[in-house]
Amino acid sequence: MPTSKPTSPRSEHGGPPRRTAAVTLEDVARSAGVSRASASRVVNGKAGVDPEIVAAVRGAVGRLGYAPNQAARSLVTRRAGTVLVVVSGGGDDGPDGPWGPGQVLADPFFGRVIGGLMGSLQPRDVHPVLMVASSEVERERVLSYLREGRADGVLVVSGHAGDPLPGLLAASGVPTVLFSRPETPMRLSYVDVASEQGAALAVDRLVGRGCERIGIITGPLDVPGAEDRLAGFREAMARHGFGWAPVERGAFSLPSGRECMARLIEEHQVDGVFASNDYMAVGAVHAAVEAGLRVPDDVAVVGFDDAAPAVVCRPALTTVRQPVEEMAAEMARILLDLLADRTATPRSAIFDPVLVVRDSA
Amino acid sequence: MPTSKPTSPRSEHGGPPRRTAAVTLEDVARSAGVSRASASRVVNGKAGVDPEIVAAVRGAVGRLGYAPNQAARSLVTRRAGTVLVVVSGGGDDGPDGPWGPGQVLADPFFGRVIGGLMGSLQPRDVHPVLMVASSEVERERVLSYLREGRADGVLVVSGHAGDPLPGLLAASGVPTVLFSRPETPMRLSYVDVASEQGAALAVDRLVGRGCERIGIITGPLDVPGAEDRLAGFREAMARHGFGWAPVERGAFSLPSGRECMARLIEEHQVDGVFASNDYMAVGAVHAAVEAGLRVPDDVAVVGFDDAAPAVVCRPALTTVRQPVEEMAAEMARILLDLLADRTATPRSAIFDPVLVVRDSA
DNA sequence: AAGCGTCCAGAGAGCGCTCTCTGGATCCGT
DNA sequence: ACGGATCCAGAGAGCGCTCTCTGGACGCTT
Repeated sequence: MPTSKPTSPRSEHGGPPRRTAAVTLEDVARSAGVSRASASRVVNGKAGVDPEIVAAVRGAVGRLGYAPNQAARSLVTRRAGTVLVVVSGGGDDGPDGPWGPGQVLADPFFGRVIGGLMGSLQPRDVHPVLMVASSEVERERVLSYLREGRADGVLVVSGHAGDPLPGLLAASGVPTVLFSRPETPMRLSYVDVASEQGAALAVDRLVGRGCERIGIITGPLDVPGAEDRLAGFREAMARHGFGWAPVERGAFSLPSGRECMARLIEEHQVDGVFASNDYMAVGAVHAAVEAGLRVPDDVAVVGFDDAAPAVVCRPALTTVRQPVEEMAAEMARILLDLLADRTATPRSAIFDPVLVVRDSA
Repeated sequence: MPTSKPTSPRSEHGGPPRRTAAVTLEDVARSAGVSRASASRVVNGKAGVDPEIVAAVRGAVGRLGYAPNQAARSLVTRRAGTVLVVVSGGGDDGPDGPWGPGQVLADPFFGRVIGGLMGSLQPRDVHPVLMVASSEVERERVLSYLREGRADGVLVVSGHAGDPLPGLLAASGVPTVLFSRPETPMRLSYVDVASEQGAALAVDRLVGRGCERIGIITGPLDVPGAEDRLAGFREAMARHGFGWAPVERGAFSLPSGRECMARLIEEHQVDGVFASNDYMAVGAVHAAVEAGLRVPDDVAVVGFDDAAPAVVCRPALTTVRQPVEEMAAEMARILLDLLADRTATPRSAIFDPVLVVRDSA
């Protein structure tokens, strides 16, 4: 009897703290009259175990209410069974800056991503741990977390020009998937929407309904997506015979959309506008109304994202929708594959955007 | 030499998998020329260690790039260093049902809660693991997760009438904090907003600007918050000398708000309305506009929540704001306290709502 | 019938860490 | 100067699990 253990291992210590009489695999094995190894095999659903033993162990598990201790399991399998979901702001622009975590989190977009991730993760019993990384210390926290083996991989959700995180992750060799293509090419998987194609959808709609003076309100051009939308817009315009179009640069916010639109109306008498996201599109609608213009009759507006404001806005926004949930789901699937086969090469997926026609165009 | 170890413990196995030559505490101790116990003491910042040893260990840690293995640590400390954040829908009404996780997650409210939680959690190095629990299996997953020791406590975010989760958690004895009071009183901590008081704020505003025919659009009355808002509304109305007021029951959605408002206008010629959330308030504004009424001149509308639509809506919504971020932050703090002292009794915090005056009332 | 391969249950060695316990050194009081 | 209290570093015992390895039982081939 080497590992001798008191006969009544879970007796009262008299101590007030915890020790809620945790049931261990040892207990299960004893109760089932088999070895710990066999009990482990059954619990983990390994093949090649005598049906009688399986039944005995299953019975003991149920009877005792056994739940395997994840820490002990992780210690030997070297798997945490969790992945990090990092909401990554850019530099240290503070929690409420334009790209700070406060903003990103409050955006319904974030929730849709989470929802999509959960769809793929939860059934596989892998769970997302949330972390925000806008500052240097926070990024360091992410890296530590990973080094401590507390998560098996990373999903980077937001991301903003100049974000050093993707580079750090690529360097560290941790399985990583990004939402949206990294600015500088790197050996990392990602999912993205075909932004150019989305912009083309918007232009086609605008041209299709007879607009002849079409402008664009872009986002900050250091954001890869914004740049792609502008490029797609220009290309589509050229295809329709418009060699030039007025461009106003906004900041992805409602007020900036309004200001840009005011200029577009005054200086270029636009009758159609593509805004690179819905917040700016709503701002554009407001500006049009303030200028005494009817939407969509005098000026049509197409947004991008199909965010919550699109539906709330009056007139409801015609917009380009990115299939965020599906993209997130795929993102998680890619990571899961990467985790299953560490030698796999990065894989990416580009999704087609869809034009959602409502009232503004 | 009992636990003899090969001189070169991390030699190649020839196997292609992992084993990235993880640095262990043992390595640190050896490199610093001290015992593993001392190294541990330094790493964990325990007092009473020779400064010379501290320096030696710190040096070794830096030199080797040591990061403690969380699984091993958890195994003995019985702490996961994570908490579960459960987005709990009600019954099995499907992912896209009115209270399904899809809806809850896409609501910016969710992101604000997460943001608030992170604010308290992240600095203490406790990390939130997200889980959705609308169905029986999902609730079981939550309980398993806890039993497996993968999280130290739970924060329940959404919650809906008849949700069995709070009861299950209370029964299991896991440290738990709810966002919003449980329907049936139970030994659980929670944070909530003073809903009655919020409703009173709305009524006061409406009465203050001269409304004389005031109605309310409530949410589903099995949601505690909705009921409280109705009660607060009635009380405040009575205080202002209105013995009766028309009540329409919505579903917390934009269309339902619109329908309720249409009835309120047609049947009661209201000139002021309090909607129990902003989505319904926006719907109400739409209905008013459709009925040819001006907001706020012909009919004033006050919402509740100060959600994103409130700002986007035209006219911008006057609404009652719950300090979601602070509530969430406090929620996390309460849980942290509970974790630190398991014998502590449940503690709750009620927050004062604030009237945010914009254009609709 | 002997020899060999196959299958499967049990034994036991850790995974990396924390923490109690031991014992040597130092410091105090008398 | 000596006994006792105090302090602190090291030794070692696990925490609960997985997984390799061992060896017995069985079935097949020759």
